[in-house]
Amino acid sequence: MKRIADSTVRRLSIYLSFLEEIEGEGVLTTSSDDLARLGGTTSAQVRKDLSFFGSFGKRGLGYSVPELAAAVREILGLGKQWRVCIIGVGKIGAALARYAGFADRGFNVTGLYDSDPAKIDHRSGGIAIQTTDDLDKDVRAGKYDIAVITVPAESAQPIVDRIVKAGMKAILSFAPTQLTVPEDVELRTVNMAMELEALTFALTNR
Amino acid sequence: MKRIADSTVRRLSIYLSFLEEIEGEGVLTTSSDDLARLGGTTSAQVRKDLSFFGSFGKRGLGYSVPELAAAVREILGLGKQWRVCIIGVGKIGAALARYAGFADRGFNVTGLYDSDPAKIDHRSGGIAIQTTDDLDKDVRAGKYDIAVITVPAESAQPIVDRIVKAGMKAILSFAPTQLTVPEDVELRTVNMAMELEALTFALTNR
DNA sequence: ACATGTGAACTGCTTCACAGCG
DNA sequence: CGCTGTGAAGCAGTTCACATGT
Repeated sequence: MKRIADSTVRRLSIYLSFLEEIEGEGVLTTSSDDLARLGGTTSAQVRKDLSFFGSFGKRGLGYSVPELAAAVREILGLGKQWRVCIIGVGKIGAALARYAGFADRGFNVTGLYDSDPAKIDHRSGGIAIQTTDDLDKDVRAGKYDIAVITVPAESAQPIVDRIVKAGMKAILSFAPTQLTVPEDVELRTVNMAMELEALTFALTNR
Repeated sequence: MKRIADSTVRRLSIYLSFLEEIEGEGVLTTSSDDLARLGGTTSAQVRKDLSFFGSFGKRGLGYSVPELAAAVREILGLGKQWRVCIIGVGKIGAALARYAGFADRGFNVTGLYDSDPAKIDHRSGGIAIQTTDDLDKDVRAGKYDIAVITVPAESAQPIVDRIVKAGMKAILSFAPTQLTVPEDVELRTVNMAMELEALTFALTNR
């Protein structure tokens, strides 16, 4: 398959949330213009994004909302359930564990890990917290599709190295540090300092 | 000033965290090659990024770590203290309020707001929680440089409209919804669903 | 000799504009 | 006729390669 730009994937997520919203309202058809207005893009961009994956509309008419929503869900890989573990049950990890919006999209948090012995066997959002000693074994057993890392900056790279070695292929990190993984591992990082700095840069340079 | 790409700003943040790390270790000089290795980019990219803002190195020698760190801090607007308010003191909002890494970079959380009367006057991370009724007045008084939005999806756009009307110019949103602001307002959105979907897309299409 | 700074070449994303089809 | 789907054109960001300064 042709390589798809990251920006295209991000926009597909935006289109999908709009489609699900109007699908809930019972709207039956929509157009690239509607999708563009919301997503802050252009109708040509919407059509180009979709064109990488097929032809989903009817010329002169637009798109069937349920059909397009189903197609985009499929494209994004949301047709199945994904098993997620959260490593590091501090404030952010605990907040994520309890976040319901997760499950709605097929992301099931089925494991929590922490290195602090005081937290082990406690529950967070209905799931028992295990020691990180169990992590390698569980990852090696293929228990998870995605790992979410919410440990302190200095622990992040060692943990990532461990789970990558155990076979983990997709990681979402909230640790405020630059991580490196082999190129067959998919890594995304959410770094709040970076987002705030993008704001202060914009505020300063005007 | 020439328009700077978002990707350049993100990389500057990465360079800075590396520079601060080695500055702490007492390293005195570095090179575009060193900076590239960590940031997962190329030395030409590093030099190009910096060249938009000036000439910071010495040919044949490299860069002075303290000088370059100071320069990048200045470029990113980190030379001053920024006053930040957090709107929505749920799990994520509370976690952010307590996050120390904030203050280290000059971001001072000086206001917390929530619409839930049960939370008002309670404290989180040492700061009293105020009603969102006070928000417009406080924003209009210029109390904050940046607003962080951690309210539920359905409340996000109304809150953003209110603070924008009151004069807020920089917003970081964690609400899982697409927001719209006038173009003189700087908005960044961290959307976890979008990050996870980028992972499942990658896992599915290989 | 070595590493920076930068115009020029290149790559790839976005926008345009129109042919195609309901 | 209206809106999609898509080559072609345009533009922005990245990479190359070398002149420049120490």
